[in-house]
Amino acid sequence: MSTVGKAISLLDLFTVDEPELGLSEIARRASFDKATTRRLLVSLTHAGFVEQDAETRHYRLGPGLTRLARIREARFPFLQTALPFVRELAAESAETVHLSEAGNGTLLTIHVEHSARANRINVNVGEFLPLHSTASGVAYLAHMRGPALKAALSGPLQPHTPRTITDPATIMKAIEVTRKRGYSMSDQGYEEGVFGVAAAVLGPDGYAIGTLAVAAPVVRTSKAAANERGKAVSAAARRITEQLNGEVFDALSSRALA
Amino acid sequence: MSTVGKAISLLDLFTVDEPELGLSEIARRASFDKATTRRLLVSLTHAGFVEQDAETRHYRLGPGLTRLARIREARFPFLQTALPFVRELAAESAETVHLSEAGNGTLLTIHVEHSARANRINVNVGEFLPLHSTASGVAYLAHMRGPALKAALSGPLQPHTPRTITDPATIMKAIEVTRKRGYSMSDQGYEEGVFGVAAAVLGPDGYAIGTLAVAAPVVRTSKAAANERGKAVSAAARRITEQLNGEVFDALSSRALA
DNA sequence: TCCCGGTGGTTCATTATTTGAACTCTAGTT
DNA sequence: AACTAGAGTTCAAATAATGAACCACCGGGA
Repeated sequence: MSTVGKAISLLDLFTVDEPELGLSEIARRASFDKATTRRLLVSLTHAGFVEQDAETRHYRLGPGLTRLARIREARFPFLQTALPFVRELAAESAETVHLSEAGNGTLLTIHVEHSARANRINVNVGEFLPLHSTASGVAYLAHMRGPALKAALSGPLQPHTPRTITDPATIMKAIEVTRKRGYSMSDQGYEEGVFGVAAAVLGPDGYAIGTLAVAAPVVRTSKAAANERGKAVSAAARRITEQLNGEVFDALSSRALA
Repeated sequence: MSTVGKAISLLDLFTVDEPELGLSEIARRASFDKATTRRLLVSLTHAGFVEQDAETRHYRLGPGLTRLARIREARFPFLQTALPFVRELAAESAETVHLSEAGNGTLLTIHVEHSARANRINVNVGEFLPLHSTASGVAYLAHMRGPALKAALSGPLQPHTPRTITDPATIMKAIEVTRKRGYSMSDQGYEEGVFGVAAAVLGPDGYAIGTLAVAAPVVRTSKAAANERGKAVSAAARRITEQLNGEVFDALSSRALA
């Protein structure tokens, strides 16, 4: 592993649940020497990617990340554009809504609006989503470049629950349905008791740049409810896509799939 | 320079104005060898910090940054909290408003709302602000830890315009005024023709975690207008501080300065 | 009181990684 | 067809990263 990779891997140790860590703790979790870890942290601190609490001496993610993220957002204002729609969808569905962004053939969650209900689905910002077993993943696959789609379905597909679909042909069918219907579904494919519906947000080339999803407990998900949520999530994704690109969703979509 | 530092310095080449760059271009600007540059870029790509356009082969900042920035924001929801106030302030002042975040003794701009006027001040997201010659900088200094303040004023202070204040004692006076009045001013200290007013946003320990500023052309800045903007910016910064910490501004402030 | 185990942080000979000149290969231009 | 400039690759040489052992400090516990 390159030194750069090691340094960056340290950043992945910080999560929403554990946003601050001490030097020894970081070294232990990363399995690097303490001296090495410290040198890497110093480099990262210099760049503003981590900062050190003046009192506790613990490290946490720094503002340099916010800065670079904003520069990216200036070109791809995905989050900014999508936020109002995410909130609206969360309000009207009263379920957990999350927004994920595509990059390097992966899907990662960049925003979550949690349902106010007691029995709700919790999703963490910063989580990577598997493509074959989540509603978001299937929605993404449905609007992916051909070769990338092939690659994604070629490896062995890991089952996460007894209900996870691991057969590529079955997934291709789900993809077809998703393309026609405008939204995907996942009945406990990733986690037991969780029913997800999702739709893709497209970029200027007509391929997916991210996904919008509603996750609800199965007990609150009748067939009718699922379809209603699907329509809502699809409508929101279309509006985000159109606001982002100034072009209608269907025109973009057919351009890519042609 | 450490390899990690080199890799990260590549990220700084991407700006709002030039968000996508080719390999040779990056190597040239960073003064690294092309092979070195590429290896670093590959490492960064792996982490999602940059991504490569499939067609042009150009590189740009990647979604991994958004992801980490969101994890940080989950702990320090500075941007999220401040945004509505920034927008409101921009609307009522009709001038350019920018929000900067403090880290490692520097101040960097993480959000800008530009004035709709033809004659307006342009500020770029991702810019670092000098502490002694900008309104934001002085507001920050006014609510900084003692030793850090000393350090910031000890080095030689670079003049950016003929009006830049470079005498530490004079800056200390401005700091005193800022603390009393609640906002700082900079009359063309950083750029000719730009008049800035700013106020600090405080963290839970009472020290500044960022600043909020209004930048306007001097031609639209009478003494009265400056004071009015100052009051507005100060009020907004107070409200952001209070929403962020659930405590009144003055209590926080006096805790730190005691 | 003095250990003990736990921090964070530092040093420097050893080791492994990074470096860059030179090299393809491809695409666009004259 | 010859030329230019770009992306990407290779491998011996040079350089930077590594980690065992080190210090200083803190907060119990006997």
